Amino acid sequence: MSAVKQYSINLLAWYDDHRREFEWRDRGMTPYQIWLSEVMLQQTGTKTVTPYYLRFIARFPTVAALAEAEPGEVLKLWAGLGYYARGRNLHRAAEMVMAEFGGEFPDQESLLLRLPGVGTYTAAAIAAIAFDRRAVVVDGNVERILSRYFAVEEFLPQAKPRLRELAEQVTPQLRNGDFAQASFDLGATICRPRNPDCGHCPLRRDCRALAMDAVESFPKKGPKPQRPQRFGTVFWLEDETGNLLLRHRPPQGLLGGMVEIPSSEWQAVRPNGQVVTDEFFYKQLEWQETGITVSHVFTHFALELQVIRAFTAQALVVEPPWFWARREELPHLALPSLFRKVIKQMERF
DNA sequence: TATTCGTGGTT
DNA sequence: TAACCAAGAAT
Repeated sequence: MSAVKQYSINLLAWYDDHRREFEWRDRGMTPYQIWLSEVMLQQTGTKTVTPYYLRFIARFPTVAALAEAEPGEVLKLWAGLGYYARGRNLHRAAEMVMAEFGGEFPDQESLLLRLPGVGTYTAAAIAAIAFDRRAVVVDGNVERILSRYFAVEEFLPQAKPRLRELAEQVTPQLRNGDFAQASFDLGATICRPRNPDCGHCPLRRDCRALAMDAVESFPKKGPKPQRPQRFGTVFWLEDETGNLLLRHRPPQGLLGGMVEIPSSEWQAVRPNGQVVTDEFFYKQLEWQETGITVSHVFTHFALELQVIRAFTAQALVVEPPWFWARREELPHLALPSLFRKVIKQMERF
């Protein structure tokens, strides 16, 4: 038997005994639930996703319920999960399912791909897992497993076309959802990026990287670009009752559509004194140093924010996108983790 | 094709 | 502990 044919046979047999349990797995999951979980799981760990998934299903049990929600409420529930374009696209996709697909998710990859936030991987995963359609599901796990199994010398991401070819060859005609999820489980528990557990791997007999005793050297990758450091100043403005001045961010770009504590621009150089943005009334206030610094790491840059504080009269009226928020409602706003860190530090202050 | 887009877990 | 990484998509 060839290594290609043995692949799915051995992997599925292993899966029958070693499959993991998740809230979005089995129990007659609807396509809506599979879609929601797949979007949440994009570049996000299962442990992180689980509580978010449960909250979403409780609040929006169906795609119809999600489509009827306010986009802002979706972002509130998404706050802290990251990659907020996913949250924005989630609501648009729900509306599209209602308007263009009669409230039912399509079972073809080509149609699933029309949904915002559903790309090549996610369309294939939904087709396979929700509808048991044969689909070539290639995620980071599959790329890592295949690059080892076939000892692919080409570097990522250039190797992607070759890895897709190999995935096409090893993907079986039956048990499509199981095969995809078996790959996830193997990649997470056995064929890990570091410290792979090759002794328990169902594919070890035909794994070329293992035969070379070089499993961890696959997949081949180039060096990562280093993260630039940026600096900014947060303007913590309270009124007499402790209400906090906040602002809605523009709908696109970094943290798009989320709520922020206003800050200066994020520059490449550390400010060498007090920075007060030229923002309408800001210059009129007496800003105090707090000595509080908040560090945060984004995907493509690191950020260090210093917090300065001022007080103003309760009667100060602001217009959108500015707004005042009571301290008790802060936990329920669409605040990204960066600004929750600021709040947590200031509460200790 | 190369960048831009978060965050928390893990080592 | 700094670095790596995760069930990638959009532009």
